[in-house]
Amino acid sequence: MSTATIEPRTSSAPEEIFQALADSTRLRCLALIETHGELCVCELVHALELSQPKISRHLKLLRESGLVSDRRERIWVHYRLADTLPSWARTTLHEVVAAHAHDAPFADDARRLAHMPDRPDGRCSN
Amino acid sequence: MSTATIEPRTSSAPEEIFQALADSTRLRCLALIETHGELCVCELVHALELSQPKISRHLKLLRESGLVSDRRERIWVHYRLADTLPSWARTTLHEVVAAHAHDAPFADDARRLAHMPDRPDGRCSN
DNA sequence: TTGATATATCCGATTTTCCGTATATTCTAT
DNA sequence: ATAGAATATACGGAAAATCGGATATATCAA
Repeated sequence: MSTATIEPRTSSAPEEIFQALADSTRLRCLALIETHGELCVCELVHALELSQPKISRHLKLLRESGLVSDRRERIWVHYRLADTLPSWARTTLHEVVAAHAHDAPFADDARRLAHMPDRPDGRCSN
Repeated sequence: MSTATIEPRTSSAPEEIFQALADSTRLRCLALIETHGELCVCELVHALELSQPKISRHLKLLRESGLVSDRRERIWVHYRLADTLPSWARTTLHEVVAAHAHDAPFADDARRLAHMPDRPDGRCSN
């Protein structure tokens, strides 16, 4: 059974969404996803320089909190912001990313992703 | 020494602000404060129907996270949103409050505050 | 079928958060 | 000085979050 079939939360109390945002690893993942639209796990692992199990564990929590949805394509699982994300949460994410795009660790994550070799799909690092 | 003299955090990593928002009690306090501008502890205790130590403990965390500032006037301590609150955080708070103003528990908190007798300062419950 | 790559989950341990209750502090009025 | 109201903090325990590392699952290619 694909993880994509797991039922997403239909509605979240706001404090549960904030709880999902209240972790450095998850916020860094979301910042990259917000900027790039869709990213797979290996891209996040490369950009954040963290272990794959750690990234997967946090993505699972983001999925279960209704923040992101996943889509499998061949060997990769791509994550994007959930369509059901409340608009206030989408606004929040967009504003906080804009406010901290040039700060550590977000700027370094974006730089490492941009220079990642052999990215899946058609994403090139030119 | 008054609690008002405690040095507020100069800058917060965004995940620390989200952590402060990731609790029902704190979010309910902030929702009332955001709507009313300034409230004292006893008003929050009355509106939320929670114990005074519990409210004080959460307000302390909000203070230390740079979310609110406090001002003592006679026997009351009034809390308001911190002037130093990043604009993205203020926007977030405003949007999430607007989105959930009519939901439980926020609507009930607002109603109980509005009907509270003998409110301090010039705040009447007419 | 075997191997390689990508991803997910399990396990035990540590740390952090949250709570209720008791008590301390601060200020005001008498 | 004393009492009372409003607020803050201390203490110990319970629940939750997080972690590293090991392992399981899924997909594809040879």
